Amino acid sequence: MNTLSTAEEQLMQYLWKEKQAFMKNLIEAYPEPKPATTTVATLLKRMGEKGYVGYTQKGRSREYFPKVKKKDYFSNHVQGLIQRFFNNSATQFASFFTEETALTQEELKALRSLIDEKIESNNA
Amino acid sequence: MNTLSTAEEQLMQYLWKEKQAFMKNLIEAYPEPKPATTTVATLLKRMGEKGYVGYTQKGRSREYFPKVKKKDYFSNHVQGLIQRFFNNSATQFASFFTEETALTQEELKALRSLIDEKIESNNA
DNA sequence: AAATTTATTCTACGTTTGTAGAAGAAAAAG
DNA sequence: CTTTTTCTTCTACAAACGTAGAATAAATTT
Repeated sequence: MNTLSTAEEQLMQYLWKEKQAFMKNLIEAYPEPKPATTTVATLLKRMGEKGYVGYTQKGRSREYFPKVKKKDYFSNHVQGLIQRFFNNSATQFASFFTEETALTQEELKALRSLIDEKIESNNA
Repeated sequence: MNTLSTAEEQLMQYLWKEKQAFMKNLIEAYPEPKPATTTVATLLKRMGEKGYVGYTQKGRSREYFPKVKKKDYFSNHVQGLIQRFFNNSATQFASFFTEETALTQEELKALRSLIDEKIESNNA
């Protein structure tokens, strides 16, 4: 499956948030200056061809919906990043992330709990 | 600063690894089928215009080098990702990452140690 | 010295992306 | 019912990308 371009991904975010939406809703989701309807239509069509968007005909217009889960799409993204930058080592990435991202003490602790849980659940 | 395209980033990875390299070295770095010299030259030129690559004239040819640290480039990438997908919450991202990435028990533990260190060093 | 290889610059060309106008059809408003 | 709004399809077009041939100049090999 092909990748989404920037503009396409942007639109996809709205779709993911709304779950399903009519052209009208999508346009509303954009901040000013809003794109022309035709612009969004073109994007939707291309995204459809790429397999990311589907729709159900509702009367004269369509209700669009995402055909790919945000989670999955995102996972691939990160996965690719890790592959390209860390020779596929998630650990190396995590390490880098912990080092470089400005997490507060609170956040770090929250993250540690999470990891603890994860370790626990694996042991279970 | 403009973003690097896929092909450009690929080339950039070689530059980051080599620290500095002649055309020849870059071509060598590519797996078969290797791109035409002119292709690489074009990429380098574009990357130069975008501010990512510099070079020092060495005799008849050039020694190219990265003008942006891999670390920084990567940070921006992740930062952007977190912004777009997690409404800018690094914690949410970290959580997702821990959940979704298949880290082994070992890796999880290593990561926890890292976080512990980080928490410690912050306290220090 | 002649032939070959190497690096650089220019030019080029098909594809993808970002944007949107023209046209038409259907729905909503007056 | 006429006007206006909405959505879709077609067409378009400039910028960005991926790739590379032609031409040229310098370096290396024979």
